[in-house]
Amino acid sequence: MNTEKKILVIEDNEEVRENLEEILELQGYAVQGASNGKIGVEKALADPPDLILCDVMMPELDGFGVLNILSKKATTAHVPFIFLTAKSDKTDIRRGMNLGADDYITKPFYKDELLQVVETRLAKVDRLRQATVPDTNQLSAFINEARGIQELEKLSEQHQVRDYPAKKTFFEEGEYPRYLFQVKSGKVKVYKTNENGKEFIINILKTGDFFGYTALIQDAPYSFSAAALEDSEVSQIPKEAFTELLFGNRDVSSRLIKMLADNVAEKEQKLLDLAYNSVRKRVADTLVYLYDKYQQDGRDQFHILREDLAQIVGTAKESVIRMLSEFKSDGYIDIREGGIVILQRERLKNMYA
Amino acid sequence: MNTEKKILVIEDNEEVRENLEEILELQGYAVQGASNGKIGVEKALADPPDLILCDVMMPELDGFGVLNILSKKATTAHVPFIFLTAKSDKTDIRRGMNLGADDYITKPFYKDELLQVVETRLAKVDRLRQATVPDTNQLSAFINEARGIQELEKLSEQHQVRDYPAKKTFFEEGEYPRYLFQVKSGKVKVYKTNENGKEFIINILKTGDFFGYTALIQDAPYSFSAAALEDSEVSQIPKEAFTELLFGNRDVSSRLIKMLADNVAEKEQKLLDLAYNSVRKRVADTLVYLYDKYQQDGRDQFHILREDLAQIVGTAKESVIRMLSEFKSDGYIDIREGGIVILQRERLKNMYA
DNA sequence: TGCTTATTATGACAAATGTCATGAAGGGTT
DNA sequence: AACCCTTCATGACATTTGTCATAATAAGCA
Repeated sequence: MNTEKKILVIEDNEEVRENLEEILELQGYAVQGASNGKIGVEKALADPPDLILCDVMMPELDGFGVLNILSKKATTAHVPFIFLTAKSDKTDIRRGMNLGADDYITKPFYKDELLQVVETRLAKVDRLRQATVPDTNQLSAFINEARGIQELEKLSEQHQVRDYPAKKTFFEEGEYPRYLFQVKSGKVKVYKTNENGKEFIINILKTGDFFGYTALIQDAPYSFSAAALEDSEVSQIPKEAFTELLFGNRDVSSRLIKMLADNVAEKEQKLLDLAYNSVRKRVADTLVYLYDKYQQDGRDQFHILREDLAQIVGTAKESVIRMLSEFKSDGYIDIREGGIVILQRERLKNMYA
Repeated sequence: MNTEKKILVIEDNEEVRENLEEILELQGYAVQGASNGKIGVEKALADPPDLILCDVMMPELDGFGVLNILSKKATTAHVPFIFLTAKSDKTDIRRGMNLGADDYITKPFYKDELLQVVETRLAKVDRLRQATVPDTNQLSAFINEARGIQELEKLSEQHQVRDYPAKKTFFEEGEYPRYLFQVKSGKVKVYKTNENGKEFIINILKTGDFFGYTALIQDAPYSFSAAALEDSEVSQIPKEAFTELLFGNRDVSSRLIKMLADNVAEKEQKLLDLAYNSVRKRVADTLVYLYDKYQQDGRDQFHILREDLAQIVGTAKESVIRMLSEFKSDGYIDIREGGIVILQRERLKNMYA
């Protein structure tokens, strides 16, 4: 992934330290361990790492002391400093932050939590070090894409499937990507947010769809967010497993190139529609789009918040509601208990103006 | 004590905001208040403060949204961002930190607590400013892609270069692709046409840019057209030569994947802009976009048909013309003999509403 | 169950944008 | 110079869309 970021782990409890090291190494970081604060400081100064993880409670020189020393030295002052503290200890957290730490992790911690925090801070430093970051990432090679999707499916099956209730977010704009996702059931929306807080939904995903791969490829923070539209199951494939497969398997990269090219074409079509079509036509198109998606999941009618609908269309909620009323009285659709029912798909699809 | 550091307080609850302002002012800070996220962003961009205090729970644009926006702007990315959250909300804290906030304050807060946090972050920035680090690595992982583009260049050089006068088309929607193109000089537009004959320009290409590869990859008819915006030289690489290189060379495919992913991200951003930005803002953005393109070809002013400009913006020709007049009388641009001259690029770029 | 909060729906109005019409300015041609 | 013809610019006006307010309904929760 990115040229072997160095992480220094300072923790006196051997078991915990080794656990930390293992998790981080598996993630592809170059990890150095230090069994107490003093050694930690020495190592940090001798060879400044890209990030420091440091326990608070240690004999001799504790975490606060380490932070204090390192933040005064020119070579280490800029290194993100994350401290580990007991869950209960709110005062410790406050104290650490007040000493200028960059973030904290409470023990016991989840692997995901740890990695998220680490990557957030590394990403932040990267970004600040100038917006002109040359691109990294080494995906490549391909030949025949037919089998690619199968390989991806296989990969997906080997990994954890999680339940996400409606409205729960998978990730948000600005976070650093660590997974490739695949929808196993339910619906997911992918959206972007405006400077004025307005949201635009750029994709609705149904069972089988992958998402989050563009950010992985770009090796840059997400430029969009994703959330469950309804209760969904989604599998998480760790970044490394994905890139490795991509690297080693030509079919997969070939498949991906195709997916990306299709994606581009689809977005371009949407741009054209958005630019010149009336709200009426755009609402009609969106209804057909959704209808088809839900049909593929075996559902004839669907419920969707008017707000979400508006954000797919790219207009105000009220405008959408008005159109729905209009379509209803025109007999194109029906709105009942279970949601929206499309009565005349073809009419909607071929709507003029 | 502190030479009038500027602090921006974004908080919708008037009582709380005034309380914050009072405490900070008494301490000798120059405080600015904003009663909601939107105003906060505006003020932050208009006059970047030394630190930002921002409530999480706000109508319209919440604290996370504010952070998200500001951390993307060059002028505010480095400003310490502290968010205010309810004491109970642990998830909010985690979420904020994961988005790259620098610290947090829980409500209700004590005066001392507040000041402590604020001073810690200001001090940290000061320290870091002294220890600016020269970046090392980063170029190593880049090699692959660099070579990829080299290979493509080589390919391009081996093939025919043709002169195309302004307005001449390279290919049209529906035709079957047989070449990969590269612009050697001049400017090319790529556009799509509506059922009503309206055109939307999805890309402007400058010297060095490739085009037509998505259709080659998809192995499907063009879903767009391309034409010379001005007299141009373009090299034509036969389909076979391109695909052969693509399939045989990892660097090339790696480079292509990256290009495609960037392309997707760019289009998604355009969709968001098109959906909610006013014509005024879109015209401003487009002028900056064009200015930058032409500058890279060493030209400070550029001529472009109003019709084409309108088709990039996605609006009516007359609307564009009106905006140009407006910008001219506002002193942002000048329109003279040789075309449009951008006088205040930054103002145009940061145009609000 | 009753209370509170989302969500949907409408009306009234303001603002933005598109359309049509017209004229001025420039460029090239005879 | 007189003549097209294209492009740019502006006014008047219609239409579309967004915004605000408020009511009606549904949904969640104590």
